[in-house]
Amino acid sequence: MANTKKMDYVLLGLLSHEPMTGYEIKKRLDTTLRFFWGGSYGSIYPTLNQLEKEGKVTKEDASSNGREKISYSITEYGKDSLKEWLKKPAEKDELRYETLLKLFFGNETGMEGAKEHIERFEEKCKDELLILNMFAENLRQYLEDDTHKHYYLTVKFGIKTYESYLEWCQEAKEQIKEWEK
Amino acid sequence: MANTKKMDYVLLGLLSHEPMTGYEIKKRLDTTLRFFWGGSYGSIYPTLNQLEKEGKVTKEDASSNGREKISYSITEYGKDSLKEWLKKPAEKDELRYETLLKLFFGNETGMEGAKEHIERFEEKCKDELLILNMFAENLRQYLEDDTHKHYYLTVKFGIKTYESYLEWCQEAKEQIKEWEK
DNA sequence: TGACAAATATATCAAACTGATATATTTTAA
DNA sequence: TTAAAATATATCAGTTTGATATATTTGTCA
Repeated sequence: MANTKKMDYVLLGLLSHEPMTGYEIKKRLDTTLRFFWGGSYGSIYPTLNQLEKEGKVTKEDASSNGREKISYSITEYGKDSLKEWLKKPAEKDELRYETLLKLFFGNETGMEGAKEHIERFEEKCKDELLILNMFAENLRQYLEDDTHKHYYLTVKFGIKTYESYLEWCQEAKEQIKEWEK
Repeated sequence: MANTKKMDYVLLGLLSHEPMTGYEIKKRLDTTLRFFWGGSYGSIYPTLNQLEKEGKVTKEDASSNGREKISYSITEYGKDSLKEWLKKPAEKDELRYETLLKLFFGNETGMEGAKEHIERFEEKCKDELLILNMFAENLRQYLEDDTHKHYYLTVKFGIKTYESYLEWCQEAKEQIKEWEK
């Protein structure tokens, strides 16, 4: 059997929504999926070629005005492969927060450093929350559609977690103040 | 200047708490840090050797009863390097949740699949939350110590987020029920 | 006591993935 | 009109994971 890395299914999943180019896939990863998954060109383009060799996607030349452009579509075989993977339990849910790492080792630089990291994190969260709320607002008008329903659930997840991050920032800052007394 | 990957600072950070072997570092990553950071043997052992060459840690043979054992300690130069990194803003905070990925692409398998993924996620969260609450309970008696204060803040972060995950699970399940009507 | 499983401990490797960079064209804005 | 931004594909070195190999010691049950 062929190799089956995570990126295979990310691409198959996105192409199951609509045909796309590698560039459009990257944009989708950087906007819609960025709250829970990432991906770089270095894995997108090689994986697209590999999936085509395996017969899970088909290429189509979509160049126009001399701009090279390759549109990829999912095949029935690709859809089967995706569905099979979707049915299996998720293997790994993982957080990788450098902020938490720097906070954890912060005894080397003292509580002042900790406070700065928390405040920077707080600002980032506020920005993200704003974006996510816009997404949710926008999505509400498309909720008859099944694809958008699933999208909506993940956006709600993002909102919920960023709200809790902000609460934690408040509490952590208060805790530090109390320790400083 | 030498290369500076994330793993360098994870190891320096852990060794700034106390001298350890590679094996003990792995255990620490799998217990204390696992809620916000990971690491495998394949990066621990080579990185320890590299840090030693750079003069940031020192090796000491700690074998006993014929069991090979190498204890690593951080040097002053290593501590300086760590402190410098700690002062810089965090570059990347990243979530990688396969559960969310499967949920997002779930239109291929329908709401029944979505429900299953959410329920499985819910169970995992309950387990994690139990562990984190034990950690917090345990930590409360060591809060005069600065290292434990920082540890405590990250545990509180974990508790806060897992609680919000559980809330989201409830709301998501209700939402799906409503859509099914 | 003996024997088997689990834990301790170091190390390496292929495969996966990131982040950066190269290249080239078209569109937008000043 | 021209410079900057966006579109588009592609590759590569360096980083990391996940699995596996190897070997010894400790714990457990009979």
